Amino acid sequence: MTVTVRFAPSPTGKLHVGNVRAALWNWLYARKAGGRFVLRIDDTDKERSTKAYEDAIKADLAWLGLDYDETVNQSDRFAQYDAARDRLIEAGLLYPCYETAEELDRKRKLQRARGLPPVYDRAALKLTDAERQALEAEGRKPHWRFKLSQQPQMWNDLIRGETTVDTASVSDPVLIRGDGMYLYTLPSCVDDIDLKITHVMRGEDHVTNTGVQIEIFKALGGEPPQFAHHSLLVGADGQGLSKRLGALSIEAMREDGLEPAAITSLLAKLGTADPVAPASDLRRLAERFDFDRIGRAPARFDPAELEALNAKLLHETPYEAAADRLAALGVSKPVWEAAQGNITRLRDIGRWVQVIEGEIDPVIENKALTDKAAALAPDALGPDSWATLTKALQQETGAKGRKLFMPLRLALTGEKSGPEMAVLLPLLGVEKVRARLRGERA
RNA sequence: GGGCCCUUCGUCUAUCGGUUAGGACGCCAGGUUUUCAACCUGGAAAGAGGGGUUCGAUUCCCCUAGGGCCUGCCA
Repeated sequence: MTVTVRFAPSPTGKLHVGNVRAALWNWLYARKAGGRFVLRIDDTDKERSTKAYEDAIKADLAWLGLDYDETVNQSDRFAQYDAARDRLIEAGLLYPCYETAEELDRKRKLQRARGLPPVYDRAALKLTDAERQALEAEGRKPHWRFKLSQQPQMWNDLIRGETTVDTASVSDPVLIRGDGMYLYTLPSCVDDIDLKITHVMRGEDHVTNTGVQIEIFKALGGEPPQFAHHSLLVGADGQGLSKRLGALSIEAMREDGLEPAAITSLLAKLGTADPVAPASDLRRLAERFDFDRIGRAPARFDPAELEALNAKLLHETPYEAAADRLAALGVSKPVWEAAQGNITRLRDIGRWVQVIEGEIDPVIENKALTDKAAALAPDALGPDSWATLTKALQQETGAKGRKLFMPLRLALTGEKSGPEMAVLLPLLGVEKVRARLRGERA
């Protein structure tokens, strides 16, 4: 059977590091197994779902390089959900309830106060036909709950190992709201069956759902897929990520100038036994994907680590690999190779284009020294010119070490740090070199 | 409140009862080069606490502490 996995975001918000890690791992596994990666848009909630978010999610996935073999929208599949609903009602596994949200809330609070688990008491199951008719006559619209077996459900989780959820400690899940809207649970199962999903890999926040959904799969006559629940990411401080997801959106990272490969490199390996390393090729990452190397403890996501990885990735990017983007930024191959080791984000290279090919205001720290250097600068600059110049300058002035080099670097580049001066000097050309050493804008 | 999961260098982790507790990132030092960055090499750095079990526990069990998740007519 072809390995088929899915990523199922609901288009009610932007993609963030958390969902992308799940998307990426699913993608990596599909590619490794030669299987299929399905994008399922969970847009049953017409109120909160928007096309704009759906488009943004697709754009983010494309930017990250996560291509999918098929995409479906749940909003196109209500007929299938209706059919499943009817079958469950037929089987006596889906029953109408008439409590209002407030009533349920009150019940839960009461149970909690008594130290009892806030599990639905199945009062609606005891309703007689007459009582139901009376409630409907009042204008109440039922919501529908799935009747759980109240038995332990077990599965061999590909990440967590043997896992059990006792559905006796879970409320019968509401599958259909009072307004007729399908909640996540049933459509997800119906789609997993119809799309022949073989592996469901998702965050451990779904562990309880899995116990419930296994029962629904069976009730619908489907074979439950294999499950793998990974731990969730936490912030650099070890606290839950959920509060600051805005800043951790993929869109924000793109706007911040981070490389998609830096994001995928980090997310693919964070929380696994493999070292985090720059990986420009997702396929190579896929070859190494392995459930056995995924840890069970929550992993910390640190933006500083992502930034460092972004820099490292850029440092080893050959000009050809980014030729189009670099050309658009007006970066020539010699400039890239001279300065790529000194940038954190791609756009940082702009400063070096300016330094090498444009005009800057020199920073004069030791005028006597730089004036002398201007006089000593040879007419033709080659690879050895820097060594020749600095040696001559040392002999004339006695300056050495930092006192010798830093004034020259500041005058020639306007920066305290940067590429090797021996490389930079010939790229600058003799006119710029002499002018800047004299303190003139050039 | 209840349930499930987790806890090894600063961080991500390896170790399937006996190891000098290994690797990667970061950090520090040296080198490249009489400057900074980049790069190369090296170094420091860890079993949450307390009880057991055992000849022997990082490893198995229990308790405590800390963290994550669930406990929705959200997904």
